[in-house]
Amino acid sequence: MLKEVIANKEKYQPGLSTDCVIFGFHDNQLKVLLIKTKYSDDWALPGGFVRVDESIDEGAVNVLQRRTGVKGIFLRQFATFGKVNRNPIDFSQKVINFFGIPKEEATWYQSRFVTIGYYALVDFLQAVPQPEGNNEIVEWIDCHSIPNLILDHKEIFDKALETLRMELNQVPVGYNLLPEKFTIPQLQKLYETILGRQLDRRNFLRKITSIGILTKLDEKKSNVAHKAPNLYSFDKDRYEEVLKNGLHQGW
Amino acid sequence: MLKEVIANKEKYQPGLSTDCVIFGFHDNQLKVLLIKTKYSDDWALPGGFVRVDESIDEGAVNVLQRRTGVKGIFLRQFATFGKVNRNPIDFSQKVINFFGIPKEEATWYQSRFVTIGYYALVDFLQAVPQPEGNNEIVEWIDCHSIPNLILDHKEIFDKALETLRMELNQVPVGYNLLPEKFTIPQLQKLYETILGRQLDRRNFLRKITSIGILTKLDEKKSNVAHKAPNLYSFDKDRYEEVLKNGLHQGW
DNA sequence: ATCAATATGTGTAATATTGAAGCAATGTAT
DNA sequence: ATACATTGCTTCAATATTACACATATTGAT
Repeated sequence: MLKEVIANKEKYQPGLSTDCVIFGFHDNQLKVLLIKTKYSDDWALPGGFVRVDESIDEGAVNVLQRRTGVKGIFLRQFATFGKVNRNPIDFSQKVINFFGIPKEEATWYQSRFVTIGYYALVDFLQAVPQPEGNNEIVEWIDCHSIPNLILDHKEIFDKALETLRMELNQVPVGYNLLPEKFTIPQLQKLYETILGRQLDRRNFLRKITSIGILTKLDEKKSNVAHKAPNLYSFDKDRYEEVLKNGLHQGW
Repeated sequence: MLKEVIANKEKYQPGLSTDCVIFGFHDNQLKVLLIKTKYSDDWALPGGFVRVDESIDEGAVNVLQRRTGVKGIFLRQFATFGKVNRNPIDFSQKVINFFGIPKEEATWYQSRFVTIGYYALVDFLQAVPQPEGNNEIVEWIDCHSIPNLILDHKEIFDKALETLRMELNQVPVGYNLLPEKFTIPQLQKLYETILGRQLDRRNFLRKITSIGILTKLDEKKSNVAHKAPNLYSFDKDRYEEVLKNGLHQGW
């Protein structure tokens, strides 16, 4: 893939890339889609380059579709990373060597790169990790046990999570990360993992239902231990309406 | 200036620029620093290009120092803009013609540019607009009467203001936009103009003082009409401490 | 000198929201 | 049957928010 990009480098914006932090939620864990690099023991965020004939947002959407196969995904730009030495020469050299890219072609890739960070919220069950090319490993990994990442990808991931935390009340987190039918405890766990702290069950229920975006279904979750929890779905119209002003406020 | 950049184009990151939305507060108005372009009737945000040997943040800091002469400024990246046609060819052609840049040199500037938006909060009285080069016009302009801006600069400005509004409780707005000594009504006006709505005097006072970041000075503002308001200053240590968790919260 | 007009400074009652905790209901495991 | 874990709902006190009224200081007009 890198080889093709370099072969067509005049079609790409020089020194610019996008990296996506793709969040999913499963087994009561917040997960992120990571790629095992072939050229090192480290993992990487799925990323790509920006064609000169596409907007940076489109570039990120393409990465996302290639990686998860899901369309109409919730995607948000959160920061741009541009330290001077964020892609050191010895790193790109390793990549260049691994992919057997001729020296005279390598300059484009070895110059200084700035990357635009996007985060995405996807339904874990709808999104199936798409290995690109032969035997690439793409995996959902728990946000609490992130392996070593290449370059400044850890910093990018951290910033994404921090941003998600900040925007929690402005973003349809529940709607995008949960399946269509879900339970209140599930929704609570989602909020808890994003916030990184426990919430009181009883107060959470009151607060979340009072917003008026939940529709209680006449159905209980089956095949679960203990008391079967009720299933809910989102009232999407109402959700979007409420989000405009934020779920909660200050001032 | 553009001429010099183009002459040394190999020292600059291709297709990348920074634009700064510099906020100040004066006469109970939120103001922004704008530059009258020489090549059109439109105004522009102060911006610059990023050298390959400096980080994008450093690039923005440099723009700021050149434009306001103030150091140690509060600066924050808020978004990156990269629509395909954000710098149309006919626009750059006009600029190229105006500055008399030879055709063969112009290609660098005429390619597709992505720009990183930063916003800054500066003390209006400390910051003196610095015209760059001969007879350039740099002015503080009320945020409510923005003139026509070049390219997508209006969109950038709007996004900056929206971000400032969102981050109002995470950012030392008062500390950076007001002079060292200020009055409560002044502080309230600042909040009101940023939020775009009126606040109740009495409730504002209670809320802002309860945070515990204000020091009431034994001094009243002089030379004012009507009853002389008390002067306050910020307890900077306390302010920074409180900001870590935000002035207010949700969840 | 008086008075109207304007802006500042302070208090209080009604209402809404939040945090902490109790208890019954439902299903599992033994 | 019983102990246990989990869910769903409610109460109550503490806290926060909203709405509102009056006293004070200063200017400018008369």
